[in-house]
Amino acid sequence: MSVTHRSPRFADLPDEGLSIAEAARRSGVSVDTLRYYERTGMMPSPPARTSGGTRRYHAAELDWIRTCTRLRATGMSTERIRRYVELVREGEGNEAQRLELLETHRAEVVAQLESITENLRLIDHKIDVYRERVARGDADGLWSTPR
Amino acid sequence: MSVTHRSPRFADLPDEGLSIAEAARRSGVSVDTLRYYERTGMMPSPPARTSGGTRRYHAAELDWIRTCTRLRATGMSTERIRRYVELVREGEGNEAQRLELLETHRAEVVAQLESITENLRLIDHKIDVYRERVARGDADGLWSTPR
DNA sequence: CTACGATCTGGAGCGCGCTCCAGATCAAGC
DNA sequence: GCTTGATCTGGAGCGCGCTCCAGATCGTAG
Repeated sequence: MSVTHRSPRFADLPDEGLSIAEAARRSGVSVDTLRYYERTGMMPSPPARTSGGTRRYHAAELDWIRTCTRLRATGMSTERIRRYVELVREGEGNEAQRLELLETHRAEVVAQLESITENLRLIDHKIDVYRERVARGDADGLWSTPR
Repeated sequence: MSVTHRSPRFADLPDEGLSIAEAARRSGVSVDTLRYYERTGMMPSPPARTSGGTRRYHAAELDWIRTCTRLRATGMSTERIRRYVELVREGEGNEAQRLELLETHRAEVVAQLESITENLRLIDHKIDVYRERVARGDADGLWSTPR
């Protein structure tokens, strides 16, 4: 049990890492976004560089970028991601703070989901009433130009 | 049955309507936003004006603003709201298009909700693994600074 | 009538999250 | 070595949805 398997998701990575274009393609973001994330402190550690200075992405970076886009997809601000990354950079000992940050975000997302769902429900209701009135041919007044 | 009760939600409105400040307060948006909505064509019909030119909001406007903020809360773009409003302005006969627009939006919101939920689930999973490792005291490597 | 806060208009500014650009350097094939 | 395309950096630009500002006018209490 407990076989060590670090970074299981990027098995087919060449040892020398990926170019920025390839990293972008695989992670579904643009090259510009990768550089933007890096320069605004959203990478726990920046990608390696070749002797010539071009970036090389390895599993650790690709894994983080994937997590990062998931966080962004749930609406976490880049600012908050930066704060998380800072905690990571500080090293071990602040795990509780990291979890708290993530769980705060989680709570906000859940609240947001509920808000959207509720508003959608209210709109749905309005759509239903509207549809019904249209069907009955007396839609005048409701959601049409007033006065 | 079927008692006529148009705009049941704004029973306590003075006949002369509300000032923009009062309308803003009641609908939970800013005065600037009300003017912004109006000037960018997001009101099916603009509020009435006093002889001196100040706006007076009545039930029809307040009702629309409420719906509008709900649409916005679900992420509908101002652009799309403008398209809807245009249809309303065109008058009757395009109800099918209006419904289609709303239902297109609805489908997008549902897809968005699913995406967020899925991403949150993936993040949750990562949190769980992390928490467990922290508890076991071997959190090094996972979500901490690579290399 | 006066004063003073509320509202008006046109237009500029802002914060976010990228996105694009110019000009220089690098990398790979011939 | 030369060419050609990829990548580099610093910085400007953009689209969205407001938000703020200046300078003028309105409206109401005293």
